[in-house]
Amino acid sequence: MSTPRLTDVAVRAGVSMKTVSNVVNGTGSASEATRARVRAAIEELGYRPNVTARRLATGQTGTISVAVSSVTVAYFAELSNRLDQAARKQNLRVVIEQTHGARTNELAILQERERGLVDGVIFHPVSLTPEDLAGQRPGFPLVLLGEGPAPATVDHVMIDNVAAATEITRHLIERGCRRIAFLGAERSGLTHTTGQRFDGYRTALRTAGLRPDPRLRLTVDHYSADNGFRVVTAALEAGIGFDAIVCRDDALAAGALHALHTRGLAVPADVAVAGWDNLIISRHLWPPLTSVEPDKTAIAETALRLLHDRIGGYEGPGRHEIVAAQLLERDSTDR
Amino acid sequence: MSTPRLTDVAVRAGVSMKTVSNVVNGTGSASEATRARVRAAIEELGYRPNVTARRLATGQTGTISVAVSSVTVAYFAELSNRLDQAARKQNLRVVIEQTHGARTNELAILQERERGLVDGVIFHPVSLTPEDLAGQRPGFPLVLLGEGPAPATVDHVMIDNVAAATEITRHLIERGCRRIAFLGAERSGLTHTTGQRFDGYRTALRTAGLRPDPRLRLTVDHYSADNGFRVVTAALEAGIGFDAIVCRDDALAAGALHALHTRGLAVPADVAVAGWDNLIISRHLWPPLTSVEPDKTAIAETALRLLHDRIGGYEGPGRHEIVAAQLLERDSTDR
DNA sequence: CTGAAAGCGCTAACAC
DNA sequence: GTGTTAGCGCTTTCAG
Repeated sequence: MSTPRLTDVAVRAGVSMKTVSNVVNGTGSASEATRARVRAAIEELGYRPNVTARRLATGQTGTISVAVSSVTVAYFAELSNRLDQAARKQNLRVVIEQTHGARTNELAILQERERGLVDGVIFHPVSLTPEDLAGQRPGFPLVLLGEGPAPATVDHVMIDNVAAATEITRHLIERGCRRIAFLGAERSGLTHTTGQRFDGYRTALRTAGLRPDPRLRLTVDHYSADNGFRVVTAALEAGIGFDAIVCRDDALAAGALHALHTRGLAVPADVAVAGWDNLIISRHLWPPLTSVEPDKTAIAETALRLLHDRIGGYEGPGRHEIVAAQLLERDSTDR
Repeated sequence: MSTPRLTDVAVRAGVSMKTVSNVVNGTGSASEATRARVRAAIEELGYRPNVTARRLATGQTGTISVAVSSVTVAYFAELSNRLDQAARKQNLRVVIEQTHGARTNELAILQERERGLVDGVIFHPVSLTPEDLAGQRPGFPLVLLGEGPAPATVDHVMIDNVAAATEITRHLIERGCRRIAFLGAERSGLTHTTGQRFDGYRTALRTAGLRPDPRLRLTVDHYSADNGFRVVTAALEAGIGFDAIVCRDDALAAGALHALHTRGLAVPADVAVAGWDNLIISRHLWPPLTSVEPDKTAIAETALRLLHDRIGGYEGPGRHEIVAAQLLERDSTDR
């Protein structure tokens, strides 16, 4: 027995396809008697609507996709989750896709190699270059997340990285730190996001009359706790002295804490540590981690609103929205 | 200008739809000359195939979905990621869906309210009861993950929880721990998974001639670091003494560590702590966390293999595969 | 190697 | 309130 279709239900219930369709979707109207008959037929046959066919007919999918590098990066997991929750309220279904940070995968999203899968996409690129994005004018509803370069044509949600980085660095300076390292510069040139955070860090140093020391710019390959651990361990072994670390994100910070503990250094007494993203785990690290918290709920809701407009047909120029970020002070910088 | 379709390309290239289809999909054959013409037409028109239509025509989607409670639960994020990577190798696309652990959402997956979205699903239920699953015979390719109750008709991948729990508890006993708490029993009755881990824990205690103390069974609402922190803090304040904690998972363990540090207790000297899942972060907690590591890659590959069979038409009885789990000893129990 | 035509399962006009 | 019919954009026999 092949799977039952709408027609089968219609025949069984002795009504037309249209009526069945109405009952299934709650559209149009039907007498309570026929409704019952139709529902009975559906039940008996085990009928399930075929979404693909519906999508083809309506051109709408009721689904959006969230594309991030990897859900194993806690920040993306948490952000995807907020997007999912916000979308659910609007009866939108969310599927999460991983790009693994690969430029080819990211380009594939931009070029929409395939059409019709989803109504729109919310995309946080990490490897795309300004050139990749320049002049892009996607033929489908798209909202970009993060501080990467966004063309004027595309909607974009970000936070004010420079301001937050300045604030977190000043916070450390106020607590008496003088040799403040920056952990998370990419070996292969700064990404946009990191660049902004680094700028804010330098600005705060300069404002306080401190001179940025290039040796305190700690370079990583990935934003992972593993890498943070290795890099900070290496820096300590190399005898580079510092009394604070501004970490590009909390995963790196977790590794940094581990490295400091392993070397027997006290946090924050010997070295204060601050991170970024305020991950769920961050308040349970030891000591609890001071972190910049981007308002993830606001990011999700803003992105969804922009996407909703696009899906609704808005074709105006790209809108760039800046969402709040807040410094959460915890023990790792309390000195 | 509406979006170009296959016909438009065909007209432009002066060939038939079939030929364009061949070129796009690499099927059939076409002379190099026509190929070039078709490709040029595609380029000029900006044509992108419509997956929905293709899906409807072929009945295949080339996509599977991975349904987990939430990607903010690090274990699920890491598992989903492995599944994604394993599937990619087979040219399968993976979308991740969240159920938020809600029974209605989980039931919806089982009942496949909608058809045609994906070729199959790999599903880790958390709220489904044995009754929900009993007698289920899904009309679509499905593989269940985790230690929940699986009907004999459905494929299932799990680890040997009892054995691993016994091992981890024995490990603590060998290190001199005598009052070993179990953190993670659910307030509303043990889930299957927790039940197995608790069984293993008790078995090890009994084997060693220790008597399980009900006061050492620490009850939680969620498997989160927050909850672990609160529950362990409360237990310490209540004066419940223990020299080790077996945690149902690493998230709870992270909270437990935080609680112990906050109360000024030394780990592992005063209290040893062990967890489950070996999350990416676990080795960077302080002290690095001893953890049971389910072989996530093996879980992913096994699940995918089973699903592949089902998609290929296998209709035999459910297969239940047990994947290895390994105890990773780290400093949190090194005493 | 290429073309014409019949679906895939559903929705949405438009009649009745 | 209910039925008929023409697509949605693609793949795929089956001829040519």
